[in-house]
Amino acid sequence: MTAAPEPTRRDTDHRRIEIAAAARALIAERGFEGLRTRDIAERVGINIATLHYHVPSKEALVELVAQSLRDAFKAQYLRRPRDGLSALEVLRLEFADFRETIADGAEPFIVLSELSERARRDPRIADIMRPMQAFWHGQIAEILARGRADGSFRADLDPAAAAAMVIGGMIASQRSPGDSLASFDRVASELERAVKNPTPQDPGLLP
Amino acid sequence: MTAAPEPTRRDTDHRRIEIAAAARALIAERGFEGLRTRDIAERVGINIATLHYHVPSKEALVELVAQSLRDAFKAQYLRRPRDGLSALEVLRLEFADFRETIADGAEPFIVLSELSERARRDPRIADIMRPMQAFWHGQIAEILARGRADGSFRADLDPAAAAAMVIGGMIASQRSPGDSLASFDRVASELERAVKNPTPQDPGLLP
DNA sequence: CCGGCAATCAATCAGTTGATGGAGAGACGA
DNA sequence: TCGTCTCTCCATCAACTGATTGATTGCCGG
Repeated sequence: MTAAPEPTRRDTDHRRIEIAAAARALIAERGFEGLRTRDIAERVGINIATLHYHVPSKEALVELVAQSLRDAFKAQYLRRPRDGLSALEVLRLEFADFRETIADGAEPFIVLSELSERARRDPRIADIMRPMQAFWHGQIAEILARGRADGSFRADLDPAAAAAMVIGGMIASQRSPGDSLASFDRVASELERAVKNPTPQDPGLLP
Repeated sequence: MTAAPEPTRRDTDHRRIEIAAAARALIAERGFEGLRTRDIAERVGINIATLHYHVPSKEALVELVAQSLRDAFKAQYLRRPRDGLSALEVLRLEFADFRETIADGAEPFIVLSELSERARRDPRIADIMRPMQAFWHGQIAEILARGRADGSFRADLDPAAAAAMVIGGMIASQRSPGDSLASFDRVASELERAVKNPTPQDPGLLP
């Protein structure tokens, strides 16, 4: 099938990436309960022993998946510059990021949910997921705090709590069936209205 | 735990309830990937064959768990009368319901998350979960629509989208570590401010 | 040409896991 | 008492599953 020959060269990293990709796809399809090392190997097109050569154990494999997902989200985040934008603009950028991710396919999002569940009882995974979640939450909270300070967002906003609300809302918009993009757009709009200052820039009118 | 000896009587239903409870506990502890029929049987104190006598297959077992969770949430919902309350009061009741559930322990909530993941690829479970999620979402949306109509909530509120925001926020408040009750309270307060009408139409109506 | 290394595979191991068949124990009605 | 029904367990199976072993292939530096 492959016109190109077998690049058996320095592709240790490449193999691990292939393995991680296959594992992510299988997790999205069947969840962790249906994840079999043999299936991953088959999808990559290698022997089970070869899989274990690159990734010593299933435990390590799950860690690899978590890391690959973290890297993917990090890359997505770095794709757009945020300098010199207002709080509202950055919030919208955050929405656009999320929208782009789910528009590309539900896989990253499903794997993220799956890993979040697993992190609950697997300290190793938790160690990888926690910084990622904390970073996301912190980013949103910072945006909200900045918008509150400049008067574009509500004055009684609790940045940390509102960040949970924003992230939770985005995720929840994907929980229900139907057009995921449309339902996300509705929720994103609602979230924007929920944090915006209803009486913008009116100094001296505090309750 | 029953002080009574061996009530080998008509306890088929009782056994199924015991099995469902044990399964739920194990799912909360180890997730679906770690759910073993033998472990369930052992926790109930019966033989594996006996387990299979009451619940023919693992598939049916998962369905049983989903149904038992649905019944639990339904019972929780029916515990508080909602008649004659304002939209805001009912919303607060909804928060109190959720708070009480997580205060009792995280198990129902974890199992709910776990089942939601599973529903994504298991139509049988989806059929059980969908009405439950739809009911919850519908309840919140109805409350929000009512509050919007009477002017206590924002006029530009999108009830369905805001319901996703409310539910997502409540769930997200449990995702982060730490004091789950305290973080829930913060998010619940934020959600309340997010939906409230900042400019009540009739000033001076407050008692 | 040779020893060493990276990568791969066929074959297999040892333990797990969902499921079943048949038998036993107790209760209950006839 | 006997037959029957419900519930239970012992013993066991077949398939799976993560992991290992020992050997093979091809490339590179010396």
